[in-house]
Amino acid sequence: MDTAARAAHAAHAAPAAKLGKRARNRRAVEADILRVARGHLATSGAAGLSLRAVARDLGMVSSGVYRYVESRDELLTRLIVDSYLSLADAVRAAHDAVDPDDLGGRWDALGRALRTWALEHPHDFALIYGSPVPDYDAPAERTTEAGTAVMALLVTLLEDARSARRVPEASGLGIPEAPATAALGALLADPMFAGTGIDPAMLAQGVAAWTLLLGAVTSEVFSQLGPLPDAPALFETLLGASRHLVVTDASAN
Amino acid sequence: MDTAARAAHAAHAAPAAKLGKRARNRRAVEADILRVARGHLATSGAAGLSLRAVARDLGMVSSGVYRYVESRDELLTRLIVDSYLSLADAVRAAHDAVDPDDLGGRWDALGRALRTWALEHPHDFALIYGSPVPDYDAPAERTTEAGTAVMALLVTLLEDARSARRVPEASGLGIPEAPATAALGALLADPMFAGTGIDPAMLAQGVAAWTLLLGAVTSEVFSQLGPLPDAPALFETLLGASRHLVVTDASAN
DNA sequence: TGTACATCAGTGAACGCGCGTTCACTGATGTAC
DNA sequence: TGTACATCAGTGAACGCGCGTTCACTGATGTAC
Repeated sequence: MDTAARAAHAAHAAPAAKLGKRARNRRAVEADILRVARGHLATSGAAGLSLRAVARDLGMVSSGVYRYVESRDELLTRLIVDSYLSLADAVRAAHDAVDPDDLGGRWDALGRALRTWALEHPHDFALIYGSPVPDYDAPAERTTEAGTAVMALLVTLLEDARSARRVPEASGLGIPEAPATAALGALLADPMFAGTGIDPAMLAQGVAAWTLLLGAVTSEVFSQLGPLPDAPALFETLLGASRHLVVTDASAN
Repeated sequence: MDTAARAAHAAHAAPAAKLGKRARNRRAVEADILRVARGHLATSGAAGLSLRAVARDLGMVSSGVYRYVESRDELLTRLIVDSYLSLADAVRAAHDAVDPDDLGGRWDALGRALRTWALEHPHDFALIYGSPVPDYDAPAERTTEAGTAVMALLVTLLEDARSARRVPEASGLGIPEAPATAALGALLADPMFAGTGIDPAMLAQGVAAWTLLLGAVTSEVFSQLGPLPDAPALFETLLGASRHLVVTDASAN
């Protein structure tokens, strides 16, 4: 995290007391800018995010926001990082509230939290999982860390399922070993997997499950299937199918 | 289809001969506008699509394009309809080239064609399967028909698998019957399913397979998983997992 | 086949608007002594 | 604790730019007789 990101994050966490007027005000304004910008995201989309409009909403002159934000793109980056953190917080909280031995329950909690967050923050969701914003390249050094938090959670769950011998056989799921190894073998060198016994096929199952889950949420948030009679029930169905790819039923335990 | 859409479509299909200069020119300019607009989509995104920029690229004065296009939004609608048609053509062609009895092969052809088309036309793909364009509502009467073409193909494949008794058991896939019926039962009244024997669980399997497939393509086109060592191999893996949800292996035949 | 009139394509100017970013400035808050 | 100086927040004007859309117009193409 660079200074700005750390400050923004600290603004949520650290107690605001014991700070001078200036520092307190700065944090408040920083938070206001993000809040208002997030609101604009909802109505104008990322491409239409405008510093002038944000300033206007804050009753500030447009040049004023440059005391807080380097440029329009930097504001976008902050919104992205913030969205990743907010999503990861929501998902982690839901996941951690479940009995660690209830592997299926952990998957379900994670999936439901993802869906709930996405439906509550559709534009933040679009920002991180929708079409890339034209003329904008997210600086990897600022977004990657926040972006991998959810992935780390998935790896933990997968490893726990493995050591409990609850990961279903890949071959029974239509996942042949050869392409899985070609596709993902190299990825297992990532420090994220250090100390785990995850093999390429298992990782492929995890990726498939995550892809199905994310696809289900994307499809609902962007209404890709048109109007549905019962979207929550459809999600539960797809959630079950995705869970089935990584964790065997408890009865088989 | 309204007049404009029919004309645009006819421009591809009907022979251009036997037309007056005026009509020929109009078709050519119409096609030029769509072509150039598509190019702008690639660099500026849907939100940044500008009639003035399109006109400029065509060496025309900005007001000139209003002879061909009602408004910026209408141009967007045409691009969307065109994208759906182009995708459906590509997918149908690939699907129809496979032996009808090779159900797994048909699914794979369909999936691979979707992926290829998406990678070749990432911005058209984003237009129809990415974040919704802010301040723009696609008029259903113009986009729905084009948008359901791929779905119709999936329904045919699913029905063929059913009558060949090659649809796997839903319960073995983590798809319980109750939520599937709640979620999708009502949908089966759609004329699309008339004359088929598809039941809610099968439809749920089809939706799950499609969601996984589309999720895999979206994730690759938008690089949601970061850089991958071998994206085609990963796709093949996910394709296999998705196929497994709707068609049993040929050996089980 | 030739002419008179109607239709259409494309022009150029104008409308009112919003944008990102820079810059020199004033007045308030903080800090060192 | 009080004063002098340094830092910072926010202002207002300006820069050069692009946008969608309307309108009256000219000149070319098409059509009816």
